[in-house]
Amino acid sequence: MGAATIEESTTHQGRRSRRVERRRQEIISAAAEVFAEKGYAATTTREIADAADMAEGTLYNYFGSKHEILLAVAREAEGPMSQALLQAGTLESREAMIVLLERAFDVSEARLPFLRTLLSASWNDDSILEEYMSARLGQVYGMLEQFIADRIAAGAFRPIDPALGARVAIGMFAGLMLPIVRGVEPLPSPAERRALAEDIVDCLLDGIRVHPE
Amino acid sequence: MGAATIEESTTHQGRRSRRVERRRQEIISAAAEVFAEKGYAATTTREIADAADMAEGTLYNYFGSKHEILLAVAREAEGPMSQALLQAGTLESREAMIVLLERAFDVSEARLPFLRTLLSASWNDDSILEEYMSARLGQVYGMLEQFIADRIAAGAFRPIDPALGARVAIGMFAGLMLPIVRGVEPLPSPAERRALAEDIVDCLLDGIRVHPE
Amino acid sequence: MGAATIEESTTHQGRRSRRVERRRQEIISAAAEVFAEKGYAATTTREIADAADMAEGTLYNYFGSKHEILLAVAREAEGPMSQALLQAGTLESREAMIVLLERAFDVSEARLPFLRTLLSASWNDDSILEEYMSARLGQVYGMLEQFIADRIAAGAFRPIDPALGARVAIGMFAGLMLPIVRGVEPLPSPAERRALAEDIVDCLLDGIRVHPE
Amino acid sequence: MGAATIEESTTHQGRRSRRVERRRQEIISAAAEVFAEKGYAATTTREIADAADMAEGTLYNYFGSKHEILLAVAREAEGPMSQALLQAGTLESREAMIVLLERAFDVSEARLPFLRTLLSASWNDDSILEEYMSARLGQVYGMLEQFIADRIAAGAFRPIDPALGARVAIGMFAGLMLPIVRGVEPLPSPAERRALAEDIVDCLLDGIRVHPE
DNA sequence: AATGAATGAGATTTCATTCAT
DNA sequence: CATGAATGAAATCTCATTCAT
Repeated sequence: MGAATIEESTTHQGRRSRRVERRRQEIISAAAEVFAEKGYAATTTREIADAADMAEGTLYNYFGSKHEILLAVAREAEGPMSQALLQAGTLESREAMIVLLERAFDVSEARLPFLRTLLSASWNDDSILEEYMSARLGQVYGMLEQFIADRIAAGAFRPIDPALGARVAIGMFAGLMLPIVRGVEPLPSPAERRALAEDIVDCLLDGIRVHPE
Repeated sequence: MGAATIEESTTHQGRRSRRVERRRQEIISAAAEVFAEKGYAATTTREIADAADMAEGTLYNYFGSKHEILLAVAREAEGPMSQALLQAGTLESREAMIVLLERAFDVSEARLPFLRTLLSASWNDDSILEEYMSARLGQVYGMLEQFIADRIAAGAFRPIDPALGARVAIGMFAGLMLPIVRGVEPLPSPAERRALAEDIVDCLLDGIRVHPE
Repeated sequence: MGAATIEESTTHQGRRSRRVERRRQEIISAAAEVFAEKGYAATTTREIADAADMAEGTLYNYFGSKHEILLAVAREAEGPMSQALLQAGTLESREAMIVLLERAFDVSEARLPFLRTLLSASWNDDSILEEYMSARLGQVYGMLEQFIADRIAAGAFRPIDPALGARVAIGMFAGLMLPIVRGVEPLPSPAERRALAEDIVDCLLDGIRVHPE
Repeated sequence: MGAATIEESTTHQGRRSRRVERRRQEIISAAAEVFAEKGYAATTTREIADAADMAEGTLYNYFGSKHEILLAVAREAEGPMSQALLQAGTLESREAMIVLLERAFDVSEARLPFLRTLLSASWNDDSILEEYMSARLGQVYGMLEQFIADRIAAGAFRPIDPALGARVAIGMFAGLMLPIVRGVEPLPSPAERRALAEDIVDCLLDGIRVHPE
């Protein structure tokens, strides 16, 4: 994960492990595509191998089973998902929230098949849900709840249940992202993302009703 | 569905078709449970038969294939989903919106495995998505957009994009329902539903921020 | 088979056994049709029952198994096949041979599905071949051989191998009948049968070549 | 079919395709044996696999379905059947006809299970009948009819219906071959074939009757 | 390491037969 | 007797995994 030492990058062992890693990545990416398309259970190892442009047997030089490939895909999906949200740090200002949302779109872009696979797998498999979704989502919820509680204490937010507020906020984002990840809506272009993020944050903060002066 | 005529309810034919229908329902319910648990593709006909407490072959006296059973489950899931939302009729007042949400909880209660199955299947299968989800969801979106547009015209809502508003509203609801349908959160008790619905509607209408007077 | 006694035809037992016999015949005829169409192994009891316009279970009130139905069909097919040939008695004259052939066409007419089934079954099942085909065919061969041997002894036929002659004669007839039984050629109309029989017999007796005077 | 180029016979691809072809042949031969024995419908893929000495699943690496195996067997049976007859070219002389018959025996020898399977399948399956039997048989009939018509025109044959003559001729041959293909008669030894062919041709040409001087 | 044929356990589906009504 | 739903053994076919090359 960290920077490879000079040793690793030049010795025979280092070269080998890098080649292995590259091959694994090819498989993982190919698998993400087909898992996303048909779902894990309905995908055959043959299809994964075809997508990765290698023989079925080769898969087993890099992974112990079809299920291990799924876990690797889930692991890759997990990172981006929480990454953007957690990088956010504090959400003090409207601007910070908007930037956070923008970044969430950006980071999803290259990972759509991974996300789609992860969501699909999590929907049916408890251990994947817990290991690759709940943990990170829990962090996000915690952060949001904390933030909302703080703002309520500061008198900036209405005294709602912070847990409910977090749900609602995540829900708003999910309402936009799910059709995109599912593939029935296109990703907003980079240009549209800023405006979209602003609108959502405003909805969250101020609602859709005109406020009586 | 309608009142059976005396003929239907007493003749040989009538008795038979009712028995057949009852048996189909047993299979559909049992299948919904196991599909919800493991997903369609990972469920075996053996498991369906066990859950329905009958022999595997018996399934095929009532359905032509495993896939037909899935379609029947999807068909049953579809009804409730839209039913509550469409019964709503008009959403003029805050109260009407709250009642709508309450009813959505109520109606989902007995159908959780059906809904979970439908969502799972729609996530991977385009034809199910289109036939059993998009059609009804589209109606709901349309209704919401129309409503929001009307309220904007009336000066009651801020001039946001109605489509975005509908998305956000659905997203808020989804953010609450998905964990419930997935089975990681319990359904709110009937007593809690009213309060929950009020909170969500208030979030949607007024946001979470304190409004400057 | 023989004439029923007065007792049998009026008592309760007699009436019953006649009704049973009629029902068996219905099944046998229906089965012959579907066996002829698809072959025994590829025919389901469901199809037999449908063709006989009764429920599957009813079949088993009259026959112990699907295979027993086949045997009954074979038994019915056997009769006609040899009947005509054996009725012939002596074949002394050209005219007698022609009449024999004509009668063979006649007798096959109502029994085509039975014959087709019997041939099909005999082609794959040794015990049916032996029990329902070979026995009768053997008689026919024997009769023909005897006849040919006699005629050779009488100086009327060339001194060919009688067994070969019998084969050739049967083959000529089979060459005409097989496409008819298979259903790719129509039965000759009663009017055509006489002429056809004459031509075949002439071919058999005199060949197709012009005889040098 | 043609000579393999050096490339084909030595490259990786060439070796592979030859191995695949050899394996397909093993399956086809094994299947022909069991199909011939029990008929297509009554034969299980298990039996085919056992006969070919491989696992059931392996069959499906080479054929898409049991039915495809049948078609391959039929295709192999078709060739020999017509091959001999069509090679004949002209049938001008008695000698030519005799040679043709001899060759028909020869060519059937190694293909008995294929022929038995083809006849069995054609008896029940219209599409096989048409594709693998009627086409070739039609050629043979056409050839024979033409030949007979020519000879009649030349004054060598009696003025019979050429179509009938062809039928009779084929029938004579079928009368001998069917019991052999069915397996109830042994193939005549090569030594016997010449004599047998002569006898049949003489029967066909001159009949069995002594001709009045 | 890469291959892809072979495997066999297991999935879906069919169907002859039984049996309660 | 007639019915046809229920059964479960068995058939066809699939596919994750192994292994010889």
